Amino acid sequence: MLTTTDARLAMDRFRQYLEREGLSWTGPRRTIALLALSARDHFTAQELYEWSRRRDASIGRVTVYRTLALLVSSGLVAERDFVRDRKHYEPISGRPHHEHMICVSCKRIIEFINDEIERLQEIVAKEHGFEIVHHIHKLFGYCSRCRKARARRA
Amino acid sequence: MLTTTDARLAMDRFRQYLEREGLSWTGPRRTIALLALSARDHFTAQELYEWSRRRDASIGRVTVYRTLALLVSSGLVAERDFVRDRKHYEPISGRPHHEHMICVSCKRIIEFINDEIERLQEIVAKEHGFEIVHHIHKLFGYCSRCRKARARRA
DNA sequence: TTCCGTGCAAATGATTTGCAGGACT
DNA sequence: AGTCCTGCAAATCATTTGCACGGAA
Repeated sequence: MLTTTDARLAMDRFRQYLEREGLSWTGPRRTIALLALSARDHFTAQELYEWSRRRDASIGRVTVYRTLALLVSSGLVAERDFVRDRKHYEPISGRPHHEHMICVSCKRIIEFINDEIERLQEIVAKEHGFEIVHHIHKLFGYCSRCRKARARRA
Repeated sequence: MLTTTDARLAMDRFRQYLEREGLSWTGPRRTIALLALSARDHFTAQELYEWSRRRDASIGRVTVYRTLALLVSSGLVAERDFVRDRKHYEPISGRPHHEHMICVSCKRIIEFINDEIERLQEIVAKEHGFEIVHHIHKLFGYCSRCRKARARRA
């Protein structure tokens, strides 16, 4: 989980990034970046838009998308393809490596990590003379809540 | 890889499925289903549409989408969320399960399978009350060939 | 005066839905 | 008559782009 301190540090880095790129540290960008960088979980552009609106009703959806693009370029936020119909984002700093389970029914995302799997995939790669740079391991299915709902219906 | 025999068997099963549902075994459906069920790899609706068009120029894009939905309902074709902007499909029967290593340098794709990883991910899912429907495990990095080329250059 | 930042409206692209003409029962 | 099938056009929905105004250097 991202602490306020982490978010503050990330904000500084974002400001520096904008400066390096000759871009401005504006009100809307500050609002949007703060919310994105202090998110404690994955979020969608729509969610970030709603949070930003609550702080400043004049902020447009497009500015959210554009600021999100800048946050991704700066390396402070990662763009993830969890589901087909919308992008997900997550702040990068301070978060340990993890994989994802995605509920195909309610779209809920559960994080997991298993050192043994990480170790085994390194071994498999080595057997093929393959050197891993990064990897994706996603499990799609039904979360406990939706699984119970389905069982009840059946 | 799907053999012609596999495709033929799957076609029979699809015809039976339609019959059970009180639906018809029409020309467009026959064309589209044959192409989908004999695909040797993942494909998109657009690709299936193009293949179908080559066989019968009168087939509409919508019919491809609708037939694909029937194929998925019948359980003969799986719908996959590999990327965000379009759905992927693959015939279910005949192909053994496998994962992919993708060489970021030469784009070569190496298939692999590791039963121990499969088993561990089931255990992890169970710990979270999660029921896996399908999963993606992709390793990105350098294949043996490109790794050697890089070592030589370094 | 020349960028940059912004919101609005319109474009995009894959997919879905409304609708009307045909076909088969 | 009453379904089902189909293609076309239009609707959808998240995201992107065109445009014009306003502001800062």
